[in-house]
Amino acid sequence: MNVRDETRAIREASFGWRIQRLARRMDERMGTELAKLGLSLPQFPVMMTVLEHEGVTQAEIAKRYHRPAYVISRALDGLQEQGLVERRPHPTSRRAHEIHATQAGAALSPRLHAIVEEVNAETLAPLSDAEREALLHLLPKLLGD
Amino acid sequence: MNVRDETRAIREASFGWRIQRLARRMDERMGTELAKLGLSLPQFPVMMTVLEHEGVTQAEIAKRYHRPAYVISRALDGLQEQGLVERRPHPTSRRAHEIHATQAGAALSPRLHAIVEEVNAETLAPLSDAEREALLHLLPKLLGD
DNA sequence: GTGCAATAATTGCAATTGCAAGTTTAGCAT
DNA sequence: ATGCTAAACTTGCAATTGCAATTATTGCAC
Repeated sequence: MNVRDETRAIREASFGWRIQRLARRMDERMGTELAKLGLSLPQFPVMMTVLEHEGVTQAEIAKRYHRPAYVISRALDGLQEQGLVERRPHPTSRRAHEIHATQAGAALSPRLHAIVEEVNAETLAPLSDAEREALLHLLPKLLGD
Repeated sequence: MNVRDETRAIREASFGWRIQRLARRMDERMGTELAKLGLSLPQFPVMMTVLEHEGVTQAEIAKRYHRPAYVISRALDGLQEQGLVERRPHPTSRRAHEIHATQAGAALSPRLHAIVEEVNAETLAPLSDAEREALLHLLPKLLGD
């Protein structure tokens, strides 16, 4: 490996590490904001999905959220307990549930969006508009979506 | 909020989400590779730090790794049990430990570096050289380091 | 040099998580 | 229509984690 490649290797090596730090930092910020509303970190994406797609099935949430079914199950247990969502019988399948936000759940929507925007803005603050553009363009490419 | 800002808001909303997915994806890849060596995910950065900075103190590892002290404590318990590191008395402070890699631990070094390089290369594969450059430049700026 | 706040590290305990196994229902092949 | 595989969801249990309290030591203020 020549010097140029070696340098690149070292720089790239720290890539994973930085992604982890960034993810954790955002998680912590989100976590403290969500706690004020009585929500946990894993509950949050589930609640968002329900709000954005009224009547989704748990399996659909799991697929969008890229997490195993039991995570959804348990997140919903909590959300239901707090009266934010309900599991209604699915019209065509007796093993599936249609998940709906209750009125209280729907009322949470603006606050949740505000948190997301705030944390994202805060995190992206050190970048210029052009850099932000670039980053937001690169991420989906990395993930393949 | 005008249409342009709204669109931006939606794109930014997915920013945190995409970072989480990327982080988790890399964690999973790392996790399976490390498992083959008998290492856990939290043990890995600790082992790397010890290899790169022979004789560090646990508090120093915690600081570099940005994690609470008890995480280091427990990671070292495991690494020590596997005979990869030792806690030696600190020359000037009786409450601190100097952490050293054993011979077996040092022998692991090339394999660990190989894993890091592989996973990073794999993750960055969808990007062109220029895009990789750009991304590797943006991350430290975001994190402030 | 005495007392006191801070640092280094560990650990008990409760909460969270992940895995794998369980239940019920669907759909499909024959 | 019967049986068999797969899907949707749940749950018991063990492992991991995080918090807060504990021990031991240090350095500093007076």
